Amino acid sequence: MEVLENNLKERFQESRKKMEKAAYILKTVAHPVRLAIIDLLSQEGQMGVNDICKVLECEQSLVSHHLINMKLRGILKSQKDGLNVYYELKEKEITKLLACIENCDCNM
Amino acid sequence: MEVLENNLKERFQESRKKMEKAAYILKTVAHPVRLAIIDLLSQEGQMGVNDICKVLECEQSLVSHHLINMKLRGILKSQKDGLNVYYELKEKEITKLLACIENCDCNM
DNA sequence: GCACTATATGAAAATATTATCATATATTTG
DNA sequence: CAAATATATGATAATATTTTCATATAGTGC
Repeated sequence: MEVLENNLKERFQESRKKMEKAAYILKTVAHPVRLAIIDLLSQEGQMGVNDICKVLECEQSLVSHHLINMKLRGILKSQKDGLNVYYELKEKEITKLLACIENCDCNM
Repeated sequence: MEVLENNLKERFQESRKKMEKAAYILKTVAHPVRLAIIDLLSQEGQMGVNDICKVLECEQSLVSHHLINMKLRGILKSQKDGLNVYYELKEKEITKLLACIENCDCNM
């Protein structure tokens, strides 16, 4: 019991950093608007800020904040063309999270 | 352009609920302590509250709050035995999220 | 250079989440 | 039944996230 526990404790210490990073990534994604953006970009490939705003019926400033936030955290990248800024997924793995969650039916 | 956009808008309206639910599940999971609990339970199968506290070096009350929260949201289930309450994963799919994230290397 | 458009920024307000503490409840043991 | 142990609960405090608003910046066309 004691031994087992110490074993577990050790293992937990090792994975602590990993958990923190994972939580950070998950948090970056865990928001309806940000998920919608990810979904949108995974389908459309690339979109300008204004178009995203229109589709999501969401204020420009708010969308901008979310986009920049996700870019900062390495999930999106952007490309400027004249007045427009086009965003796209940088980390395509992230769409798997969505697929993952579709298979999960928590009772909510 | 207009047509495409209306199309997208419609599709977005349909997926809105889905995104909200997904965000809700992700939020439930997106916390270092809760991830650690999930990881722990996925390895150990079942654990009492106190043992979880010891391994995670975390206050009983805090762990309890997290456990109850996750149970409420359908990710865990529990079983009482005398003084002890044993928690285990209810939604095993959720561990796939962890695997999913391991493959994702956002620049953070 | 001026008006116009698209996007970004920053501060403040609104809201949500997390942690802490004190205490309640329930079970077991003597 | 009293003491001890395990867990839950609820209020509050601490902290973090999200939204809003006003405004800045930067590029385009005249």
